[in-house]
Amino acid sequence: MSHYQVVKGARDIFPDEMVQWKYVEEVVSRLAVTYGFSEIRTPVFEYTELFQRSIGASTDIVGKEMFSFQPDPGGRSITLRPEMTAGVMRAVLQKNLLAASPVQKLYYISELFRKERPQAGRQRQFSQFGAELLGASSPAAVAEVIIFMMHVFESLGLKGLRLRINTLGNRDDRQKYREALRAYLAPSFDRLDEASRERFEKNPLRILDSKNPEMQDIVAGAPKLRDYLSSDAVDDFEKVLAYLSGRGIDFQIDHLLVRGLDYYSYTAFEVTSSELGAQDALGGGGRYDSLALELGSPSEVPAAGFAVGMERLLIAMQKQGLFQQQAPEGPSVFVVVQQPEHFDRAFEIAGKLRRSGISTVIDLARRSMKAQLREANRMHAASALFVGGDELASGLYALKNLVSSSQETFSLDGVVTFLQQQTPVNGNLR
RNA sequence: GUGAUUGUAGCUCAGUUGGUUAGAGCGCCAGGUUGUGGCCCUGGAGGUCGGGGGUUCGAGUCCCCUCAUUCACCCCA
Repeated sequence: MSHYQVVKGARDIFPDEMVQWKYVEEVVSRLAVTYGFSEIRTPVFEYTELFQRSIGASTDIVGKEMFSFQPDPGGRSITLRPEMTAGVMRAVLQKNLLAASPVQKLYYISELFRKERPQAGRQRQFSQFGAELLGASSPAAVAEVIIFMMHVFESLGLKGLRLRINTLGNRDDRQKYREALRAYLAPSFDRLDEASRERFEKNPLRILDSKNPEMQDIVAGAPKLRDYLSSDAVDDFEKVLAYLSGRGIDFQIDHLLVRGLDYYSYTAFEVTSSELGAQDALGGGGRYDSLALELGSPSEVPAAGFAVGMERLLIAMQKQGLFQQQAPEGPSVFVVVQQPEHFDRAFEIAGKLRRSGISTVIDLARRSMKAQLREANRMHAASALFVGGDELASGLYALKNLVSSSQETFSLDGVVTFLQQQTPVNGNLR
């Protein structure tokens, strides 16, 4: 066992699993294009203030889960991004992309970092794919984002998902409601748990979605946000729901759904999977019109987006056996060296095959023939090309199909021609 | 940050109330088959028993510390 091991909360992805990642990433990218989203990549770190400003200084993420450090003595603190939205918004505002084109549709597949205690479906380094739709305030914008997300799940074949959705109203609605909620909770303040007491001042809405059963009892009789919504917010929400229904998407309205990032307004949503343990949120998002303003934009930028946890998605898919077809692809041919003294000639032949676009493996460890063929089986090579004294003398090579065990003899050019015909168009030839 | 859980071969795991040289299956390597894989047979390599300290004539086994793992709280994707 090595003296060194992966950092707590991080993990290696080996080739067997990598195949699954590639598959999911391809589906995401393909559908993103279908919905008109373009890919963006932003740096893994940003100035710390960006996250304090956007996610909210009172949130747990900013309060205790960020990897922050100071690269230059006395310089500004920077932070490994704990989420993507802030960085994307920062990039769009900095480049003034909305001036070039007022609606921006961007997607990403990126790594995030949060200093939490690792657990099933929760790591310190993790990946999300997500999308941000900036510059459009219509309910259709939020709906499109949700539909895109659900379409990805559908294409991947995921079952057992639950989409919960709520509207948080506009800023005024929430302000009025916040006051009402505080007034209701104030007499019960002594019964609140520690976290809820803290939220009482900073963000009382978050008390609503506490998992603590005692909090839930207290909250049960609280005034409802829906009674404080402006007609504007109600209309917007109903329109969003209508779009979802129109697309045949099942959802549950959950008036207690609040979500932990401060920048949400109007629609907020979350998807959970029954396949995951305690960390069952597969994805979530919502509308965040005020974020641009927080980041110094002169005006509000209507915006909606979502993020999905890649690791959780993979876990759910693995549990549902959705990766049966994603076996690692083997090489077209394994060059078997019959006597060690012929290795150099065989190596040249392998090179020729590779220049012809044929994926080729040759045993570099100079093992026995039996071992070479075992290796060829192990990596699912399609065929074996035998190279020995007889072949080099005659120029005729035996090519064995490792699946059917049939064997044919070709000249070297004949081998190339034959294998090129065998190679699938979208397979090993790239 | 809190509470539990588990650390023995590459992997999955045995290992009795503390008692010789720590085992099995799978995998790996080689041979049986001197130029043809999968099945079978035979053999081999591979272990600081997570690490440190203690108790003991003797510790994989008991005690303490520590590191790591996993799960849950919390939070979130």
